[in-house]
Amino acid sequence: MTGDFHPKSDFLSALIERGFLHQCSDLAGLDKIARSGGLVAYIGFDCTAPSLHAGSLVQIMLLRWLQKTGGKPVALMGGGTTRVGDPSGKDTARQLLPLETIAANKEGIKRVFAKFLRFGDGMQDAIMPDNADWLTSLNYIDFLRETGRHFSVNRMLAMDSVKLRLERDQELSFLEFNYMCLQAYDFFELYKRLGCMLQMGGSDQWGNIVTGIDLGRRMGTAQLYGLTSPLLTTASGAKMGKTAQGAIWLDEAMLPVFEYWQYWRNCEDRDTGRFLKLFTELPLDEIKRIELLRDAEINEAKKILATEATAMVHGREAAQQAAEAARQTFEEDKMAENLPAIEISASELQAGLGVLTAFVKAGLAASTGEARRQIKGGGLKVNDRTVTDERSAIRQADIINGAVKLSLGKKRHVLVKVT
RNA sequence: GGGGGAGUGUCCCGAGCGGCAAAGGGGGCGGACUGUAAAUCCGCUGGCUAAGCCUUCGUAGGUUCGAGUCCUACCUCCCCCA
Repeated sequence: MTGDFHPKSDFLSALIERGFLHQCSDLAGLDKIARSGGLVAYIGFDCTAPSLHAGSLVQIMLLRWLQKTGGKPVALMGGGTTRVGDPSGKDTARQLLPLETIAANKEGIKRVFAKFLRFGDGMQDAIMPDNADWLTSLNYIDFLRETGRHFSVNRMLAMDSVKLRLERDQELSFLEFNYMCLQAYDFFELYKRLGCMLQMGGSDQWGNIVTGIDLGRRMGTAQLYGLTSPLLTTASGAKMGKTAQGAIWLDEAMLPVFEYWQYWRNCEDRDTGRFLKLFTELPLDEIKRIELLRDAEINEAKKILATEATAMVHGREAAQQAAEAARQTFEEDKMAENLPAIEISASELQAGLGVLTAFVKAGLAASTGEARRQIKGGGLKVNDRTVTDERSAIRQADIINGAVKLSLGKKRHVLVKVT
């Protein structure tokens, strides 16, 4: 889509070179504004989960690049719109969340952003408004008269988010149908309040973004712009940021740093270069050099990816500890200190801790039944020795430096520390 | 409002003459091979104090020695007519 366009602004150059750009309403026009400095742009985040996960990382990085290249990022919290629920890309309506949950989720999301953006009152400092501030006080009739008259139902029916639902005979409630109107109104409001000229988002947001630009035109704003990032999947088609174990949370309390590091370390060969560009800030020429690594050597590239991506979220020190823990675990077969850990008391150990229970406690097996099956399949290890007898127990003799290492398969390891 | 159809293992899709912990597939997990990759092959894929016991087929009742399967009511969804 970028074709032969050669942007002059640092912002668009970075986005295009690194693979962040999917669609843009007007590249040349946006380039001009970005070049003149002080571009204010926003991305909306719904407060549907207690934190953000790797699936939102592209969006977060968009805002980060904006700030790095002289713009002002606006991370809009959807405290209001989350009460409605975005139908885009979904077959069925999401359950409505209680207001307290939305508020709590918002706090969790704030903590994530604090790591990626510099907040404050300065020109280029990021801010984080909440659309609940203006949406919840809207008066229905006034809103319809002032804003609603500008929305064409004909056109809204043609939008993918709506059309797909209708075509598949899936219920679309009036509540959800209104989502895009509210999102469009957000854009207008942010333009008024902050001079925000650009809304960004994932490619599934294109329709909603264009609706906002359109509303702006009818309500007398300056020309607004929209830009979307590609919807990321791994090379084999899986959604970014989710695994069977759960989401790849950007919050240490929800996903240990070691496992975050492992997520990137275990990406597919074909994804390595692409991910380095999107999820690290290494200079492009350096990435180009790393990308050339092939076969077993590509593992070095993945380690760099893992450490850089982890450093971005959890800090460099934690990232290096994770890298070191992985090195000791996988390359030296040693018991690394910084693996995820659980604690048990000495008396519990004394009382006798069966292997089955131990693996369940460590979260490596969902039930003793599963632990039993894994033992039959040869998948469980205690201190790197395969467990063969499901009736065996963890003994004092297994404790090395105050801990035992439990492993499920080759990759998942948990330390049980005796306190 | 009238007529017809469907809801199955808490990841999904889906078979299921009254003996069913319930076929098959996808996904996932483990093993082998590798490079902590991909592809491929093999195994596993309700719970538990485990030769036994307990809980599962939209919900609640009923028939039966025995119900996912038959009957009744209810809920939800879809299709056709109005």
